[in-house]
Amino acid sequence: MYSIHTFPGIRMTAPSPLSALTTRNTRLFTLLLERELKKTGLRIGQLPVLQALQDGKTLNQKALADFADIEQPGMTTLLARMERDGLIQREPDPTDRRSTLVTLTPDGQRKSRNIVPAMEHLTDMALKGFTPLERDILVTLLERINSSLKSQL
Amino acid sequence: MYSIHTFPGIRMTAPSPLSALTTRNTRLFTLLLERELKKTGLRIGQLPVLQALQDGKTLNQKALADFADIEQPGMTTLLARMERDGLIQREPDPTDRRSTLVTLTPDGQRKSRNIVPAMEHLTDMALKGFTPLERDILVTLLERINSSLKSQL
DNA sequence: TCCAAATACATAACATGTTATGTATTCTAT
DNA sequence: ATAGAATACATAACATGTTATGTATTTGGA
Repeated sequence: MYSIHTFPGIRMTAPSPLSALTTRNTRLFTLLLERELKKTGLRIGQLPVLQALQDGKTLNQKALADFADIEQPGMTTLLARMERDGLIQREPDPTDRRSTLVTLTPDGQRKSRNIVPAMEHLTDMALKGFTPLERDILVTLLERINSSLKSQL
Repeated sequence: MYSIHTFPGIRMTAPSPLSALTTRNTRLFTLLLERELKKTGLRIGQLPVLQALQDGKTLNQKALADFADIEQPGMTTLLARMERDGLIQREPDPTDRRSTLVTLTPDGQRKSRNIVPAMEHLTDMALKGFTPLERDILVTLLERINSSLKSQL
């Protein structure tokens, strides 16, 4: 249940510096991450799929949509693009003819290994000057907000 | 320079609980805000335009794109949809024939007055149980991250 | 003054998501 | 055993953004 998202945007000032700040931070994360990923030929929407299929794992499209926290049609079109670009393979599930099994190609596996270093680099930049205590406090407060908002879904 | 965004998404676990949390919070804010706005017939991408043109203000499309922190072509298509839906009016700038002046229609003005209450409601839900001190700490930490990331753009 | 650069907008192609809907397959309860 | 519900996927129409590019107008420097 954790998911960055490529994301477009809203912009508001008052009365919500809080949502303005979190969304602004997400915007900045996303822009910088996309720039970082561009060097490796990956797109930001592809990350959850690459992560879910690491180490040769196989999932069907529904499981991938659930993992990425997007709707099924969005995952279908994402996977079509990734298959076109040679990052994944799709084959019919022999045990359920409704289902399609997805795996990474060797190229997808190789490229997926660039993701973690890129994310680490970004996190280091974001938390520059933070003490370990400050970092913990921030995570705790964000988790409380996360929990409050999730309960409203 | 503060802006929520409608936003699609990424999803990552390790090594970045921080970016995972902020982006997850943005995702939740966005989903809940869209749900709230749906009652009023507004879309989330329209918010910065409605805010920028409050109180009868007039801006050209470039100024609106800058305010919303999106590229000019994105603003052009957004405004075309908003004009189609009767929220804004566009007229040629008499002093510069390259430029188009944008204002809210009466319907746009009326609907824009629903935004602040919706945002306030969301912020209250997000910060449920927070003391004023906790709220201040959170804002301070987010502003520091914001500043660090912005300096990398 | 006038030409080159800058500016404002539009259009096209695309990525990434959303609903709404349709089709094929599987499951389940009588 | 089978009919109806549930599941997995696909397709269409759309919103919201991005680059790349083109056009028309304005500006500014030799």
